[in-house]
Amino acid sequence: MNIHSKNLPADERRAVTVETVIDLAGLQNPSEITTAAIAKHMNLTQGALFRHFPNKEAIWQAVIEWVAERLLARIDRSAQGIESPLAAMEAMFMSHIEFVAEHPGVPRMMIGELQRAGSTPAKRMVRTLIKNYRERLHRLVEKAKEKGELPFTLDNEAAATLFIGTIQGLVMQSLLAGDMEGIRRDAPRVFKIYRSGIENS
Amino acid sequence: MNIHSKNLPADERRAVTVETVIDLAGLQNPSEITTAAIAKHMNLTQGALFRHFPNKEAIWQAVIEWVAERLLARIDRSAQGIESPLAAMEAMFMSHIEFVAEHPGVPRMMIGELQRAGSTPAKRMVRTLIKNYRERLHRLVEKAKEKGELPFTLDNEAAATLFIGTIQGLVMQSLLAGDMEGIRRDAPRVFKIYRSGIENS
DNA sequence: GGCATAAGATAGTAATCAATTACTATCTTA
DNA sequence: TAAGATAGTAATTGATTACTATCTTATGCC
Repeated sequence: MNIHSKNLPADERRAVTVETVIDLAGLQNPSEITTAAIAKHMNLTQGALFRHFPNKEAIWQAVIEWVAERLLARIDRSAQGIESPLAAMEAMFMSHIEFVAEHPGVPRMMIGELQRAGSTPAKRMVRTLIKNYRERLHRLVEKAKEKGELPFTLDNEAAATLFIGTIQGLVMQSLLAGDMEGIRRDAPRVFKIYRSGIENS
Repeated sequence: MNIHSKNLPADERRAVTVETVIDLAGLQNPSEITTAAIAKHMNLTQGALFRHFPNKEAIWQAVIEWVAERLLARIDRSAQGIESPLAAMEAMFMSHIEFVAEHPGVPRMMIGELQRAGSTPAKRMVRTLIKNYRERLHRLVEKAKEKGELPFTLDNEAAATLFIGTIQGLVMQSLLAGDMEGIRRDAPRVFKIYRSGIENS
C-alpha cells in the first residue's frame, strides 16, 4: 500500500497530489501549473485527478490547508520551551525561513493566491493563516514588554507587520535572485536589524 | 488628437495601453489579464492591439519600462535637495509608498513577473530596476555613515534588503486586506521601526 | 477634393485548458 | 471465488487563449 503501487487509496493519492503541487510551485509560476502537469509529474492521467478532487480549486485549497497546518505547527514547536519571548520570536523567524527554504514553492503559492481577485476558498485560508500568525506574534510582543525585553512604546501592529514583511521581503529577493537557498544566509543578518528596530522603539 | 477621438496615433495608443494594463492589474490577478480584457477596457477590439505591439510579452515589457522610469524618477526627485541621507531615505520610502498607493497594480505586476520561470524580457527589467534601486540605497547608507547618522557597523546589504522588503511586506499586507489605501497609514509606523533598526546596528 | 496610408473592425485560426465521459484494471470482502 | 467498490485510462468536450488575415474607415497632405 505504498506510494509506488499503482492504485493508491484516495487519501494517499490526495496527499501525493498536494506534495506534487508544492514541488511544481518551486519550479514554475504557480498560476501556470495545469492539471495535466500535476498528473504527469505524479505518473497519473489528467482525468484521474478529478476522481479525488471535485475541481482544480479544491486542489489548491488542499495545498494551502497542508501549508497552514505544517507552518503553524513548525513555528509553535520552535518557540516551545524558550523562556525569553524575544528569543522565541527569533526562533520562530528562523524556523519559518527554514520551512520556506525547504519548500520554495510554498511562499510562491501564497503570493500567487493573494494576487487572485475576489475571495476564493484558498485565499480565505491564507488570510486565516496570517491572522493566526499575527496573533502569536502579538502575544509574544506583549510578554516581551512585560519582561522588559521590549519597550512599552513599541507599536505592536507595526512590529507584527514588519516581522512578516521582513520574511516576505527575503522571499522576494530570493525570487529575484532565482535562488531560494541564499535566504538561509541573508535571514540572520536582516533579522538582526529588525530586532534592533523593535528593541529601540 | 486626444484620448477620446477614435483613431489614435500609434505612440499614444501604446501609452493608453500601458495605463490600461496598470489599471487592470489593480483590479485582478495580472497573470490573468487577457488581451481581450485590455482591449475591452480601452474600447478597442482585441485584434487592434497587435497593430501596436508584436505580441503580448511586448505589452508587459512596455508596462515594466513605464514603471521603472516613473518610479526611479519619483524617488530621485523626492530625495533631491535633502541634506541628511537618512532623511532622504525616509523621503524615498514615503514617495515609493505614495507611488504604490496611486498605482496599486504596479507592485502586483512586479510580483507576478518575478514569479515567472526562466528569464523573460520583462523579468530582466524588474531585476535591473531593483539593482538600480539598491545602488541608490547603498550610496545613501554610505553617506549616512560618513556623516555619523548611521553606525559603521551597519550591514549595508541587509539594510537594503530590509528597506525593499519592508515595502514589499506592506504591499503584501495590503493585498491581504484587499485595501491598498491603508498602506499610507501603516507605512510611517513601520518605517519608524526600520529606522530604529538601522540606527542601532 | 481626391488619395495614400495609418488605425480599427471583423472574422477567423490553432493551441491549450479544465472537466467529463465510457470503459477497464485492481483491490476488498462476504 | 464471485461481486461490488475503488482507482485509473484514454479520448473527447466546450470554452478560452494569443495571434492573424482580410476588409473598412478615418486622418492628414497636396
